[in-house]
Amino acid sequence: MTKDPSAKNGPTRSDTLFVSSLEKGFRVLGVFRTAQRDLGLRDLSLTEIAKLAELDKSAAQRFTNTLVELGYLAKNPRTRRYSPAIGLADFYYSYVLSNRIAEIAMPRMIEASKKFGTTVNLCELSGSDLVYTIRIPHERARFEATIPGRRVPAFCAAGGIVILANRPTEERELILQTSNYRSFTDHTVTDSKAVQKRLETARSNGYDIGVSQIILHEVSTAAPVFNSEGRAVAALQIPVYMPLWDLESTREKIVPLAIETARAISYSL
Amino acid sequence: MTKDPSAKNGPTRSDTLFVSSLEKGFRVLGVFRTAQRDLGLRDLSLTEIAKLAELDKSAAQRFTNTLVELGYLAKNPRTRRYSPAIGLADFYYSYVLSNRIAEIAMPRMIEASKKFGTTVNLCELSGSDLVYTIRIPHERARFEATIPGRRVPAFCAAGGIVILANRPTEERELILQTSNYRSFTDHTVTDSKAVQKRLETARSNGYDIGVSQIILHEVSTAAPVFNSEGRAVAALQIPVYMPLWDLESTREKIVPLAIETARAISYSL
DNA sequence: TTAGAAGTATTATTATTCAATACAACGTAT
DNA sequence: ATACGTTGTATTGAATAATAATACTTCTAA
Repeated sequence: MTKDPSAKNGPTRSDTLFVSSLEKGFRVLGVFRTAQRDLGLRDLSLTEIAKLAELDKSAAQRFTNTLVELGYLAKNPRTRRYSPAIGLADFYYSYVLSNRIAEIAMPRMIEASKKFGTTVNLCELSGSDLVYTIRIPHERARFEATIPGRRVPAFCAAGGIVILANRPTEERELILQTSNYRSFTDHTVTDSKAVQKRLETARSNGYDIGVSQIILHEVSTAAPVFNSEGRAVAALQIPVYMPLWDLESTREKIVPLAIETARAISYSL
Repeated sequence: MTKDPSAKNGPTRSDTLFVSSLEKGFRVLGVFRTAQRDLGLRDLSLTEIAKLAELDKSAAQRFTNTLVELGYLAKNPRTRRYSPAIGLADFYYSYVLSNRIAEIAMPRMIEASKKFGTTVNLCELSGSDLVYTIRIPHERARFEATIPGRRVPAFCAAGGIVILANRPTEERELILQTSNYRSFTDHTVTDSKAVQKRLETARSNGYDIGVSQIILHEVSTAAPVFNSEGRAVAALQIPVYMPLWDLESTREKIVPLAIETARAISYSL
């Protein structure tokens, strides 16, 4: 029974090896990210969760209950609304602690941040997103932009550009095809050809600079980090802000710092 | 059927509202933290996961498969070993973004870190643990000690002391009773009476200093953050290191900085 | 005061998880 | 090289645990 004739080949999620309850639970957690980004909500009611996670009321009830018991969601007993809880921080800790690149990068990033008193970030690719793994914040920026775990589309972030530029063509094209070329500011480069051009320049230069691509007046510099097999596994990214910094001063001071730091990390991998 | 006569009162985990598959999934993720701390392992084999999570091979197989599909675990196809994956960072991001204290604290922490070029951390209580929520790292320290999400026992961390000291007696005692008074260095204060003394001093002083309590040669200063109802909800903590800093210079410079910053945050809550 | 919506509790039903087991791949010792 | 033990993968019938319907309660706002 339960043979799904539509399952043709490759591992599907209707396998007996796929625990769909687990997925639903994670879907409930995931809903908070969407709600924060699109609706600006810090907490959600049961019905809101049900709607956003595409679960019926009963299911939402079961999963929120479970997540609260486990300490991953907090429930305000007065408002009956749910919000992410501190238990969730455990997983980020596990991830970073198991990450050799992060371990090697951390002290070098701290040093680098002191040179000009700038923020320094380590980024990794996840699907078509760029994820900020480690952050050494030095600047008041919009709150979201200072939190580790932040995701932005790789195609328009300097960190994404330098990683993609140094990945095999096939892999790069696959990622670009699944990208959603949305723009954040009036300056975001979303034209496919222009992105290609930017990628080429980044590859030959060994770095990328993006101006106001995601945040207005931000000048974002990134250089690729390679592992011992020569694969671009991460990016070292340094954001500075106009008018304190301009393209010229960034080229002169930040670019060498980013490249050098990225190289030092690569060397130790 | 399935009436559990042992379930007397209060919500139990044998409820129909508790999805135990979800718990098992999280148990698998949780195992990595233990493995890292106790065994120093970055990745785990299927059998290791099964053993540590107290699941049979089949269950471990199902849950690891699911977690890999969802992007929360990575599987090295050569070694067949599992490690935490970047997807896990999403949850930390959600948590911090929904956290008003963190939002208000961030810019003030950045400013504070620049004053003497020190690390500045924001801590919250979770059970009997202190969790580092936000970190502005400025010092080379042991890698674990620089990652957000790190947990240490509250009873011996300066941040834990100032939070507990300002919580209602009953709540504090309950937490202390469930604490595991283990020591990290030869200097860790584990004696129950001495901890009480430390708590009293911290309450009347409005801050706490711990020397070599968790890390040798670390001088840890913390001040409590209060919400608008006067509840101690977090701690602002600043670690410095001997011999560059000593107790005297810490008292003179770091203590006022910690207190002032904590107060500024409290004021805006 | 009342209506309607949102949240909570309780069921029978069955789909989904489960654990046993067979099979395959690895690697290590002989 | 070969065989054996160990570890990982695939398959399956059985039954448990997740499900969704619904009744009940609490809240909110007209």
